[in-house]
Amino acid sequence: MKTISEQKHQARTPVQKRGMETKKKIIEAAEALFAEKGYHKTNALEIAARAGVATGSFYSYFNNKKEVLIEIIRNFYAAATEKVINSYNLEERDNITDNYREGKKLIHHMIKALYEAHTINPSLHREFIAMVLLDKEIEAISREEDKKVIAAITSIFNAFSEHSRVKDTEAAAILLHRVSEEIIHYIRIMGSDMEDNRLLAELEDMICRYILVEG
Amino acid sequence: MKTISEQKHQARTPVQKRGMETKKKIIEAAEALFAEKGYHKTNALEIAARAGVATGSFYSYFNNKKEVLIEIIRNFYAAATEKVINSYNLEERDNITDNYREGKKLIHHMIKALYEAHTINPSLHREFIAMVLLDKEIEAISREEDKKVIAAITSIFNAFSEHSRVKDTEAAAILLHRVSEEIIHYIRIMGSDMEDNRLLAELEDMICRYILVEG
Amino acid sequence: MKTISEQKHQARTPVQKRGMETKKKIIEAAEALFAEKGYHKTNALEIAARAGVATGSFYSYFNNKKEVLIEIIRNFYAAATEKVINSYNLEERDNITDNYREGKKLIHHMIKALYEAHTINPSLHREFIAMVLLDKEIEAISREEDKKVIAAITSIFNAFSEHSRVKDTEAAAILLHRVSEEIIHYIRIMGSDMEDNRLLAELEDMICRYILVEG
Amino acid sequence: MKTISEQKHQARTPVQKRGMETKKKIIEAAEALFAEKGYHKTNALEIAARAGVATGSFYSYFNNKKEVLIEIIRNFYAAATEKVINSYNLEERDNITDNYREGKKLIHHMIKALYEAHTINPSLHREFIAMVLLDKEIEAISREEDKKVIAAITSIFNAFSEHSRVKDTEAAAILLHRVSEEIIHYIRIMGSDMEDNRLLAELEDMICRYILVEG
DNA sequence: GATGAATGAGCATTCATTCAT
DNA sequence: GATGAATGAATGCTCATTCAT
Repeated sequence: MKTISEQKHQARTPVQKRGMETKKKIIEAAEALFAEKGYHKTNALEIAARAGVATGSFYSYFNNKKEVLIEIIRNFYAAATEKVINSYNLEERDNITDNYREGKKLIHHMIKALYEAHTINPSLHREFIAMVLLDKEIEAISREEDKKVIAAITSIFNAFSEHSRVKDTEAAAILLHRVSEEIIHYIRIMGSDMEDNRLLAELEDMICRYILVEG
Repeated sequence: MKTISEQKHQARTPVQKRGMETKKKIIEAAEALFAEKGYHKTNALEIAARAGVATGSFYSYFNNKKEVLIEIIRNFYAAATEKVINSYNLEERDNITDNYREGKKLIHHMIKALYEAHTINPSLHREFIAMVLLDKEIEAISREEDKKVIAAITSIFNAFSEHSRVKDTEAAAILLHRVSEEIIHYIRIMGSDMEDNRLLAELEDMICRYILVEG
Repeated sequence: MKTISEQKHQARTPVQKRGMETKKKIIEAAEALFAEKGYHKTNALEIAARAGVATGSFYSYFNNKKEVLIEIIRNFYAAATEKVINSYNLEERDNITDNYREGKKLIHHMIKALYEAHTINPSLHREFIAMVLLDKEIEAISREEDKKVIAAITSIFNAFSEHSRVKDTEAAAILLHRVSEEIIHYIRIMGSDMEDNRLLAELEDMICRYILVEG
Repeated sequence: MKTISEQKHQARTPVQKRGMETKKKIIEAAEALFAEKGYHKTNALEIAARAGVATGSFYSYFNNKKEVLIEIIRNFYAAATEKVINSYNLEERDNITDNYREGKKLIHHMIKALYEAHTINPSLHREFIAMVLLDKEIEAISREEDKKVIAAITSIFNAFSEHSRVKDTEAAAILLHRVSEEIIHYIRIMGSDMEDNRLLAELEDMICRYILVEG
């Protein structure tokens, strides 16, 4: 007996310029509020108000608060992945030689690049990481992006296998990815008391020793 | 007219046996629910119902939902710190010698111990980590415990400085702590597809190379 | 400052061909949706969407949802009245004789005709009957049409008074009208488990006994 | 992955006196409002306000507006069925004789009893009948009660088969039930212009002629 | 005329918390 | 102390209607 019209109200996908702008305003407002007071303490009404649109408009573009978050996170992770992969694809890679100091310099640049890439508002970033832990759908987005980064690292290992100590490149890629992200998150979003450079220096040292063949 | 009575209703601290048991029942119910459906989706009514007590009783022991979480997290982190520190204070420590293989064996045991120590329900653990990111008060608890662990690691470094490559022991301690936790969390709570041992092996290798003086 | 412009926006009455078609499309869409999901669960947006016109266009032709319903119901009842009255004005009427069997045959045809005339979608018909009960304006439409039918029946009684038992022709007309409609609705829209013919046969018998002079 | 706690908040079933009274107040308020402004135009907030309880209390006892309606309708139909069946079980039944006048007297009493039994507020009754047409769940309640009445009528036919013209007692029972209800509803809730007695007299005549063997 | 984005009042529902019993 | 009914502010979401393009 269920008819076709059981259909759930579908969020609008704007095509016109005005619609695009409204959607953008909503996303920006949501982002600001998520950063300021956190996702759970923000509600749709506030987002709409901050965006300067009516509540109804919010629900024209998103079915609920989570959908905005997902859109924001998706964009953020896509951009982050790109940045990170780029940071691994430095031009210097071409100049790689077989000596330890060159490798060290390369790793130094990579870490620096990764560090520089993490420029997002720390509070917002906390929310994202928390939501990855709390929500399966958001976790899936994060995993998808992680896969790309890990694939990139693995391919680097494979390309430079003769210069590297690493045997299990797949495990090593995951290890490196998680370790680098973790330490940079620690610095960037946890606000370590320690000077950033001291931790980065140790990280660099650890990675070099782990990866590079001593020569 | 309101004078002294502005005082916030204060949750009772039970001393009698019955009260202790009621409180314990509430904590266990809350823990189960936080694990099953997450902290944010659990409410006081449900916790009381699951604990088999009246709603009012819940508010006799806790001022709100967060207080239960804090109590649970506090207990969990205290126990975790103890386990972790114990895992670093292995008896073998006394037998340490200056050779690489002994050091490697020691690190292997430490990682194993850390891995074994992480036996909490993964969903609950996710909630905890997320809440550390989302709530300043909970973050403070976590930081406090982390400090203890880091102090323990630092003291190990100091004790064995002659056998270790590490110079900046404080930074190294933080690095080691975060890296180990991160990888073990990755295995334990993210449910990596990879066999646990492959990642653990790489972690061990990385730490050894980082810390130990080659013999 | 508001003066003349207090005037309620007046729905357009289309005269051009395009306008007529748009209005027709809206009415058909509304009818389909009212049948599928009921009047109360259908909204203007959906009607417009199903009709393939813009929301705004809907409000060009109708001031609100109820107006469409009224237009549909008005059309439906006008057509129904016509059908029903025609079913009472059978040619056989002319051949009426004074004997019981002829009268019975005539009543049989009338009931059959009434039954055949009720071909509307049962769900939609339910909505109509419900709305007649729920809305005074719609009730008035229904009453108006009923009056015509009752007048027709009364005039038949008057024409054949010598062959009929009925004294209070006005009351009898109402009785007959309501009884016939009720039973046919029961069959048609309630979906009685019983075979239609059994009920129709009893109805026929009852009406015959009530009206016809035994001969 | 779906846990137990997907459980929908369950409406409370009050056992204590206070709870019973609150529920009763809500039901009475709902009934009054449904009669005054109709089911669809009444909302939960109003019902609570009229009942003199908080919105939350409404939702403690009912999951939504429809549930109150169902409770009211269920009670109403149960009472109505009882009244109607009682009206068919008149004591005079025992005195039934084989002559037409006795039968006529009996039928007269039955119709009178049925008429007297319909004392509900007409507006409310309209709502009920409309909702039977509009909502499957409510329709089911009505059908269930109708079955009982029809069974009672059938059993009367069976008991007095020798005095009755009726062959297909099942169909006749349905016919009689619907016809009587319809005419009495017409009088009671549609507010016929005609004096009630004229229609009732015709109804009585029709039923007598239909059922009774002429003596 | 037609369009469909925008509006915002309105309604359903939840839940932390209190308090009379 | 324990109970659980009652509270009502808060929030999510819908939809009739308007109006700039």
